[in-house]
Amino acid sequence: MDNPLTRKLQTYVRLTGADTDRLADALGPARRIGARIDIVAEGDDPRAVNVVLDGWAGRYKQFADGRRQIVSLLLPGDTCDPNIFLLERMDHAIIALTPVTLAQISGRTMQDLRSRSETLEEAFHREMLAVAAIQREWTVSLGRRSALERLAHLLCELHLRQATIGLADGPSCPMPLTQPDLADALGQTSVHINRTLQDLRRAGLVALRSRRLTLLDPDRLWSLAQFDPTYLHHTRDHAGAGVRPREADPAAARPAVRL
Amino acid sequence: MDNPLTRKLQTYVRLTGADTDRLADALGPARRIGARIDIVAEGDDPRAVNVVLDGWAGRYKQFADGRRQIVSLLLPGDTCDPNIFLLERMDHAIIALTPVTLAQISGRTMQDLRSRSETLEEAFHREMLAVAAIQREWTVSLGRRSALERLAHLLCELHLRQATIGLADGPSCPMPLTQPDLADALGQTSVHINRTLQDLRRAGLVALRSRRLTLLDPDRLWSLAQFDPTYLHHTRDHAGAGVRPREADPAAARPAVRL
DNA sequence: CGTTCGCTTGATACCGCTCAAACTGCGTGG
DNA sequence: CCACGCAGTTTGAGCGGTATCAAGCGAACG
Repeated sequence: MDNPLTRKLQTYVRLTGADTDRLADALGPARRIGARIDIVAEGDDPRAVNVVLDGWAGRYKQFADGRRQIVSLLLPGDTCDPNIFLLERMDHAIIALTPVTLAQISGRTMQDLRSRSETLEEAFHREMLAVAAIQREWTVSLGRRSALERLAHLLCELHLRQATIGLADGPSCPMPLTQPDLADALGQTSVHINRTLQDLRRAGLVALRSRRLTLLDPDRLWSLAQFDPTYLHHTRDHAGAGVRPREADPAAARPAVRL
Repeated sequence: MDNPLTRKLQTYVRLTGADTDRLADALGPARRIGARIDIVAEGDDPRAVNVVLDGWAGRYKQFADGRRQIVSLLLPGDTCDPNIFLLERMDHAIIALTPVTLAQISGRTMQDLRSRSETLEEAFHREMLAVAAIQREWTVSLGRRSALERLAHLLCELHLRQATIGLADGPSCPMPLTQPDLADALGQTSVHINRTLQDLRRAGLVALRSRRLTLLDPDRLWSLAQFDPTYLHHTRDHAGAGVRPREADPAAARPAVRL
């Protein structure tokens, strides 16, 4: 059975037919959630592992005064932590950013899966490492990248993550986030996102309209963002057609693009 | 045997004597590293799990133009990911911020440890969840907190993390980071850190000198930082003397402190 | 058909950065 | 013992990137 979760895990390890079967069996019935609805609320007791089968979701924290930060994005094939059920209390909420299709795997089933298959165990571990690496990269973006680099980097990440699981069409892929969503993810205001996006468009680097992103000049965009895809730790090459992997040069030698 | 790693894991689960013995045996010989030296470089193949026994280290990424972001801090008892040895290539570097004492656990030994003890397995999983939660909180800080809130929040975190493993003396604890270090962790300049720190001092919230931090008014500091310690996911209460856990009120109801 | 949400643009304000320099404490070597 | 250097801290002046506030427009939607 083909689903985004198995496609994702296949990028880390080579799963056997038995593995993918077990995985497919483990997934509970699909659940449909409307856009802008909380999938999990802060303070909830997380009983099971949610897997995104379709649509985009986001983890976020919100302050009393309304400030909100999206701390990570969940794309098809992503899970809210494989171990989340160990916790008593969610320290953040998860919202459906588009209509989302979810499946659940109970904590018990999850533990079975991993104890029955070394390969699956390793796949989930690698997945957690990749998720941690993405989170670190966001930290770098928020801490040290300019508005332009920050937006460029996120667009590179989102394109590559989708290419990896077969959701990109060459240099183009879905990008359903609104500008307010991007603002909450990048720690800025939607007004500024709008202006930065126009800079990227004027520079001929990206096209973004009707919820679809196209990387018009992937090399220059990657360079501007200082995007180094190795942090995603995929062992098999899934970079979408139209985006060549960056040649292996000492990253330090390449000057940043200016607009 | 008593070491910071077992003290740390004890905050998540109750370890048996056999567990702590196995853990102590697993730790390789202590290695001493001078301040400002890279423990692990970007691009390295991580062969073993490093455990910090003493001193502070930091993960960081650096750009060609010199910009640097510290993405997380490793305090005594912290490990560079329990699963890091699965990866082929470090996507970031780790530097000793003070002189550091390290021990290593080989990947093989680590897997043994976890397969032999359910409790240890769970402890390491919970540890990874806590680390992920800290990383998310940093993302929130960098994205949405003001300079003042950001610094206050980090100081709260560092105090509590040390209190948890018995390194705090009431409201006071080691704080060996220099202002340039703080700047690289908080995504700011050392000049601005300096000024923000002065604001915190003038407000009577903290004292910080000769590498030692004292929370002079923990309640107001926590409130200013909107510090909610539950994200650290310790199941046993280790908040240091002098810092009362925040009463359970709907967080939304509490207005932020102003200076 | 009205309302809401997202996108866009303009004017202005301010937080945090840059550049520069002086000061402090401390280790080191003459 | 003093001179020196160095790293970290502190202060000042000016600038710039991003936020804020405000308004208009179009498209989706109930």
